[in-house]
Amino acid sequence: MATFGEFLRAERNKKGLNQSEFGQPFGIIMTEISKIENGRKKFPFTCLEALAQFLGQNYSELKNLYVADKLVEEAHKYECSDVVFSVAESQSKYLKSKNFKQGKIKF
Amino acid sequence: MATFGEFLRAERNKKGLNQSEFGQPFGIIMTEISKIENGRKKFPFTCLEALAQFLGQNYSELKNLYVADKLVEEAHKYECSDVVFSVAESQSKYLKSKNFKQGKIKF
DNA sequence: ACTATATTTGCCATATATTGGCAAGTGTAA
DNA sequence: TTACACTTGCCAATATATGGCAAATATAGT
Repeated sequence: MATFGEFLRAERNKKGLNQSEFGQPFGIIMTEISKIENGRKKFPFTCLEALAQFLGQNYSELKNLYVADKLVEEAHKYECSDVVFSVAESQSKYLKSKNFKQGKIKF
Repeated sequence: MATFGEFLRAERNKKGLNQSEFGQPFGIIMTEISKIENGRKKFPFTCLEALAQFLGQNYSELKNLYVADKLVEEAHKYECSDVVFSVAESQSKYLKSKNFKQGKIKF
């Protein structure tokens, strides 16, 4: 398990591409790729589906990795212990059951 | 388990206060409390410690509830399944061990 | 129906955070 | 010292979030 940036760098190296080449298919400039790999900026969500295709990976799983990265950042920003993720999971389940009861299907 | 807003409302009701009275000690106006309880705005983080005191609750636990709420919102925004929270926990542990090795104590 | 109280919502100006990109910097190897 | 890959600082443009007023909507008592 690694951060999203580290994951991207590893995938890029697997393909033997430099940052310019790797960014090309998504219209992302080299310096941005650098920042993304180093966790200073986020990979644009609008390009995530294209990324999944480019890497030949499952979109949902890639998205989980992507979003998890954001969650971890948020949790660390507030200096929370890891139990916050369990709490979040409980709250999410609660919300889903609540919305289900109210007939709001989406989620 | 409930959302942070629902939790606040329940605590407020326990105390038998209206939204104006409840917001008073934190300098938060009634309409804001309403929005917070209904999840349209966030309770200001800068007031969270005061809130813990006011409610006679443990600050860290309250913070977990508070941050978990944000995480859930983020996860739902991207329509992620709940496994994203497990993925996040793994990534968090990974990050901590990595930072530990590099001698960055904080977290 | 009328009043009073409590709450919710819409709107908007302000503050805060995030993005994308250029220019300048570091590092490394030929 | 040149070439290449990468990193960082800075800044303008964009997007998000916040706080508060005014208006709308309950809800309950008379």
